[in-house]
Amino acid sequence: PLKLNKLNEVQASEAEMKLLYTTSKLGTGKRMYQTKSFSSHKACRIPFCGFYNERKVALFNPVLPILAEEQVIMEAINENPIVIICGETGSGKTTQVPQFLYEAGYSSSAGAIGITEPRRVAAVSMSQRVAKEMNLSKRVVSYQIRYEGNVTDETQIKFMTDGVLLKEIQKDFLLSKYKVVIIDEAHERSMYTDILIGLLSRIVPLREKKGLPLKLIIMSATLRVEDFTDNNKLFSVTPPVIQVDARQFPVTVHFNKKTPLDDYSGECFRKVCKIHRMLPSGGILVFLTGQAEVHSLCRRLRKAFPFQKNNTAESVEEMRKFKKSRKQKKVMALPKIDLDNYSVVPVDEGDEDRDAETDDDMAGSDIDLDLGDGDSEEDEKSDSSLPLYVLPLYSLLAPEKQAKVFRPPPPGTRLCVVATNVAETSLTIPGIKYVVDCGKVKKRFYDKITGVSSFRITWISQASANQRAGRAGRTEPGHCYRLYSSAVFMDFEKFSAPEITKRPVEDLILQMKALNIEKVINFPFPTPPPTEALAAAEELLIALGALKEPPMTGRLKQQLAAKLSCPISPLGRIMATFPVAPRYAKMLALSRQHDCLPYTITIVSAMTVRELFEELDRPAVSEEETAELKGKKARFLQIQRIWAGQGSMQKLGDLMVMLGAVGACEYAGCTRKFCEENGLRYKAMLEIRRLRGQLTTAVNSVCTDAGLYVDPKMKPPTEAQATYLRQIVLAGLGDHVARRVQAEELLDDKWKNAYKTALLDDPVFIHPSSVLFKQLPEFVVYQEIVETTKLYMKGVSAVEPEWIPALLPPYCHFGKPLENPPPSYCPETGRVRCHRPSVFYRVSWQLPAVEVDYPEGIDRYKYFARFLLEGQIIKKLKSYSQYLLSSPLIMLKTWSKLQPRTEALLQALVAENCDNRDALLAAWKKNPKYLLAAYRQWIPEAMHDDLAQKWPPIAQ
DNA sequence: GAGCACTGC
Repeated sequence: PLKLNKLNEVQASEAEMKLLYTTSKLGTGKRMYQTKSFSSHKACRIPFCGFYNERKVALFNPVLPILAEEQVIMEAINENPIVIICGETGSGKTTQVPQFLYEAGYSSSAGAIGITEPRRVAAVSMSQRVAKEMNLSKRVVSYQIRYEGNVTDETQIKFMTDGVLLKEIQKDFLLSKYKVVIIDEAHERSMYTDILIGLLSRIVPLREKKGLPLKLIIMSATLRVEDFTDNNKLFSVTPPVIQVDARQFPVTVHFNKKTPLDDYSGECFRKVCKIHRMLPSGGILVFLTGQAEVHSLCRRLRKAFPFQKNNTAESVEEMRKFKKSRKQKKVMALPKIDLDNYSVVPVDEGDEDRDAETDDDMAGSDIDLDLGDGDSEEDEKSDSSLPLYVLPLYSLLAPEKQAKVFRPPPPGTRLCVVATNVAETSLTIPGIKYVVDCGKVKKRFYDKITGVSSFRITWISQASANQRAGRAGRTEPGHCYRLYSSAVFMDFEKFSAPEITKRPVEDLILQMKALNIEKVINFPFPTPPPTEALAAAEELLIALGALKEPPMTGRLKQQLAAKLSCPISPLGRIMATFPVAPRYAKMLALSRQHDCLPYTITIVSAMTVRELFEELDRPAVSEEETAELKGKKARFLQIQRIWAGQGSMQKLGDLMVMLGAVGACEYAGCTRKFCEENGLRYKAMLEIRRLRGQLTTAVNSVCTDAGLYVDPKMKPPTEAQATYLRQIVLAGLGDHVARRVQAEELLDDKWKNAYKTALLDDPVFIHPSSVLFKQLPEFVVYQEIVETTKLYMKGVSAVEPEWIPALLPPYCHFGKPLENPPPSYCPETGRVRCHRPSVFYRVSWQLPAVEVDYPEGIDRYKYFARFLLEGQIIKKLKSYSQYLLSSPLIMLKTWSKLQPRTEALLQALVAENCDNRDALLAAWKKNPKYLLAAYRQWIPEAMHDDLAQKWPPIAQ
């Protein structure tokens, strides 16, 4: 394998290698390793072989430019605690850098190399690939993802998802198991990688202090690393940046001259038709924004180029040549392309928008493939002589259908994949030579204050456009057709905003508080979330009881500051151990009662996994399919009505349907067949099964005596349990309560059947897919609100108004305690109880009076004194109650101050903050004579000696 | 009376 057939190039490379060792100061004083390495799409080139004869597999794959950089990279790592490596997809950094480190002795079984990936598949497949390349066992090169892993005590290289490492930091803040941590794909700026980088910026110096240095390597596919390098709060010493070239084939980018105003789907169709009719073989990948668009374009393309199984295996090439000669006249409006002479310039294209990124190497060696962007009257008439093998691709598509895009298309056909953004990063399709990019993406937006989400189609970023274009150059030089002008492209954002700035952060804040990071605002985020988002998160966590509420004293400014730096509560610590959203973690924490845990675990799992039910509203490929889909839809709706249960169970609403669906599916063994027959997404059900397992383990380790297990034959809940479940759900979704607009409040027709929420001025509605759509209960809680044509609540359950003040005191403003029913003493809690009316926060809905602890204040002491005198609180005092010199009831009279004994008792209680039993017992522990003098005034003198002997009146 | 891109613990 060491034979070199292109020696001259290797020598040139050696010369280049010298450059690699010189570091140069760049403008801002940043240290940057300037590297210029091979432009590298040609096969059979072996870079600087002498070095690499140990890495056999790498040798057979001789075009990885990163191999030439080993020395630079290792030198930088040796000299710096933190290094940033930039290299685009195809540079081989993910597979090679761990190997460099391993061979340089950076790992042992006592200190491993950890690599984080943003996706599970990547963690698993990279571990397998590196194990194979290094000829090492899986016991040494392993992976760990949410539900599974093959890590052993021999593991030295560990690939994992970013969330896994974050959880590990919770258990071992210094990450003492690792000698090196590599954060891969940092350019994607996923929420967890951002947090990891922030945490590691502190862990690295801490490890240094301990004399056990940890190396941090941040790997990014783009050069956008200023958020890491220009951020003094993050890294006090700017880490060096090493740039590595990629082994990508050149992709010629063609911009449209005009940007279609809205019909980008139609423009996609026309572009694909032209490519297919006129350009040499090679797969086409189209980027669109959603399932519906994907399906309708697939349908149009299949109609235009019907694909029949009985087509002969004649090459598409032959077919096209034939068609060309026949159709020459018709396509005159289009650029002329002579396939034998690769030199014809398109007739109607100016220079301005052409060949924006032509690679020097390829100039002249490739045909000019600009197609122009005018509306040609290309008919949609069926053309079966040019079979096009059209496949849809999106994330929610069944995996077996997704898998089709990875197999070679039937002989004599051209592959055309119509995809959403999955194809940009998550999935790589082989054999793509042409990319058609509509320039748009569908994104979820959250309202920072109300949490309402909506989906909007926006322009992509320049980085994203380049990533899409790169998909055409994986196996040979390719072409990317952008359906927008270069001027529009120049107006794109350079990069899309990091996820952490766009999403609610309550889960993240809880995780950070569990790491005892109280002042979240001071955390070295690479890019901080907006302050509103931090405040909203803190507020929610306080209401859930996960954080200790700040004292409501001091100045407003201090209060606000305190609100943003609350410490975690014991409940919060438990919640943080459950790997689900805080609202759901609260539900789990409450469910110990009435054997509800298995049900809550199931409901929480189902709410966490997205899209349980098969989507049937998509456009069909044919008329028959339309009918078929309609039939299926009706049947599945029926089944869901059955899952919704009987009687009062139905009030659990959509969550009951989820519970029923999971229960039925597991009972049937969770087979693909069952899912298909009942409108369930198989992949979703598998994920729920695994999540139930994980949550069951998590709950068991918190309550060691629960003895929970995942029961595949779980019985439906009883009606009573279903009622408890509604209360549990309410307790977690306190900020997601909605009340039906009353008939008398109906001012406007737009409020018909509408609900009002605390935070929104506009009406919200139960989503038509909800089983409670027609029931319209007075009070509901919802999982989320999505704005489409209206504001729709999804995942709806009915709740009873009297539960709200009882379960959600933080969301209620309470009025004065009622005289009737009168306040009472609660022997269980040792506290004074009373009934209080209340209103719901911000909207002031009247809520039924409920029994709660008597509010703090002098009246609570008065009631406590009364119950004490009556002998309700301390059993040993009961015997004196009949000899009392005044009635205990006078404690509560307005004129009670006129009696010295009432004042004495009250002052004694207040002095020691004794307005509940526990405080009283504690006071006696501190001072056994406490309260004796005050109490003595209430009984005849004859009994005073007896009393003194028995004091304190508690069991010894 | 409906239409949601993508992903991690």
